[in-house]
Amino acid sequence: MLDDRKRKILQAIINDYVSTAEPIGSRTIARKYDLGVSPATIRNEMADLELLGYLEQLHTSSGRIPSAKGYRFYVDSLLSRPSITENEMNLISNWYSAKARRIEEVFQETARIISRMTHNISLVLAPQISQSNFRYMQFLPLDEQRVIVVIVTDSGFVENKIIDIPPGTTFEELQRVALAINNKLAGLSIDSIKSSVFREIKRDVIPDTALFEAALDVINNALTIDKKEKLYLGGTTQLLNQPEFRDVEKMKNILLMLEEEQLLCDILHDQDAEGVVVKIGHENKYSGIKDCSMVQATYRIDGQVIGTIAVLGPTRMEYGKIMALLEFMHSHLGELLKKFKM
Amino acid sequence: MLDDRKRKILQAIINDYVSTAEPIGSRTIARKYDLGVSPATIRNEMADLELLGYLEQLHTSSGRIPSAKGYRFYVDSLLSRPSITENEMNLISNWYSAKARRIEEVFQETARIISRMTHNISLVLAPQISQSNFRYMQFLPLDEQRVIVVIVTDSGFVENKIIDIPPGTTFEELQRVALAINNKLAGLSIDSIKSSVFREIKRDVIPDTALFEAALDVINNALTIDKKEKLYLGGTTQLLNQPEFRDVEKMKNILLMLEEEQLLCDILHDQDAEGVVVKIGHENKYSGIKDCSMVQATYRIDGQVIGTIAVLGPTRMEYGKIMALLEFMHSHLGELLKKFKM
DNA sequence: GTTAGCACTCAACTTGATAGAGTGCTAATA
DNA sequence: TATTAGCACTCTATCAAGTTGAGTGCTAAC
Repeated sequence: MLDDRKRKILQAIINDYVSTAEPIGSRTIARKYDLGVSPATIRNEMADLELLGYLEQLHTSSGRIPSAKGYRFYVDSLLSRPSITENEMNLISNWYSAKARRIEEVFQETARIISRMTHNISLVLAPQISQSNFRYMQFLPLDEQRVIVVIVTDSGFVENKIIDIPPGTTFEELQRVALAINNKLAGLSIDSIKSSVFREIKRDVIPDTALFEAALDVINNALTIDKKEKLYLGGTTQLLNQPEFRDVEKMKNILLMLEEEQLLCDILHDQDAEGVVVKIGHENKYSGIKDCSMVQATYRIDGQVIGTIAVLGPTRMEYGKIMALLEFMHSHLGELLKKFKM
Repeated sequence: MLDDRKRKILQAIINDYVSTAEPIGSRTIARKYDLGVSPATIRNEMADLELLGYLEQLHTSSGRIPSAKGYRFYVDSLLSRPSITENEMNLISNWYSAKARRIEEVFQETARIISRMTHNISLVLAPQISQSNFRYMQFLPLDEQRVIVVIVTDSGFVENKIIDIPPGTTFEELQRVALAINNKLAGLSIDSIKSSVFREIKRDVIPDTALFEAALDVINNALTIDKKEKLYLGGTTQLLNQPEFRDVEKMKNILLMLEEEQLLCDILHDQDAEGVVVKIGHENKYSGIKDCSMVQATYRIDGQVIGTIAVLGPTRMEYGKIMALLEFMHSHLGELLKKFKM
């Protein structure tokens, strides 16, 4: 599609622009990159590249900046994806090892590490509890009116909720209910636990209807603890260092968006592809980030998709480095999470 | 100290400046507030007030803005503290009632409500778990190598942690340990649970030293779950609407500070006084917020200090309204938390 | 096909002029 | 003696005009 020289020039422009954030002129390219041709020639090539849509000009006498199409071509065809160095790997491992006791901490650490290494915003979408499997539930006493429901899933998630005891119910009765439920539900995905299963339990195990209706309510309550997945953010302040976000209005838009967890979750979900995916500018469906890029990797435990890690920043970002990092973090996180599984 | 007219003029200037964020001139005051004197007289008074340090001038021909000393005098002597309206009270109650099932949600909601009502950043410092009293602990099985430790405190906090089972220990033995510990520790403040108490338990209850050493380790581990208190933030994006934070550098400073949870905790702790306290500009010890003000209220359960709620914003803030709100939230939150206590 | 040379364009910066808000001072007034 | 009208003065903000410099596109020569 593009001849070798055009590719080299496009690559040079993107490289330079990514690090300087300034439009790149023909002289700059000629000086910095030894292409063996004069600025005039490069100018001609740049004009071609602009005509083809790979470059843009802010005004007639400015240098060029890469267009979304340019970045796309770069990511697809020009990118040298540098792998993580031994050094960086050790660094990452060390950052993790200190805590990583509770599964939530693993996700939070992951977000922090990614933003620290990329100088961009990182998003880590943790597994939906509803996609894990129920292991068991247990009631713990709290006071006369209330008990704590603890639910444990096989991915090591522990969730608790305080609920009111249905009037007239003893703690022993609740425990009987828990036992029955555990027998019936162990190993089922939390998604698949529906009223139908409850009805079955009711028929099989518990004759006292009044108690059971209340218990069912209780369980339903507990199961809705946290069906929506959890999102961990890192490095939101990094944006302020990027020249493209000097404008307070742009800043505000992004920060407001970052407060809308549900929206972010939806954005991260909107991807069927496997592995590391790059969305550049308008390729993002949410218009609020139409001049941002997002690099996103889906992670899995034993092949099952359970979450996503992503980097969000200006389209001018170090795609190669970020993709390599996410690739690495994706598998590293997978390993870490395996430990939390039986 | 200041005669009546000077007080009125100072108050008028602060009122106007708080709402407009523009320097206030003598004509504006004469027009808006019916003081019965001409702008010239007001000018003379303003010059006096400036000499006394209550006002500042950005340049010779600009209007005046309040100085830190001016705000201080305003807060101490001029402020009319409007009380919360019935309407607002209902609004707040409604915002709460929807969730408020888990204690963490109460704090998060509180932060959100405060920022929504004040258009400033809110900080809610939740009780240190170490200042609550231990109610009981329980081990829940997870897999061969690990168990879940659940700790319940009398303020309704539930915390869990996954720990490794000491080699050679059965789950039944762990449960025996838990029973012994619960007998011994119930009602003690988590702070006061030290090795000495463990040693006592060891002597009294558990003969097997190897197991106990391991168990002790386990408990210690679990008790360090979360000694540091938790901080909930609200409305960080509100700052972007304040004209004093149009400058990206200022913005960055604040946002970076807001990411440092420990620092924020320290700042909030640095206050012995009771009730609602206002710190204006340089009165804040941390220099990063030296041109901000902070209104802060300590809340308590049955007289015991357990946390702080605060509002952070530019010195130009609606002190009266914010103080009244915090006063209300302080007692409201106290009530809500009582429900979580036995 | 490549390149030197040159005219041209445009943003960014500088300068100077102007308007407007607000002050301080002085002298007249109540 | 306190207040006020009047006026000169100061400073910022804004706008237009001019200047600089980076970079381009085009053309003609190599």
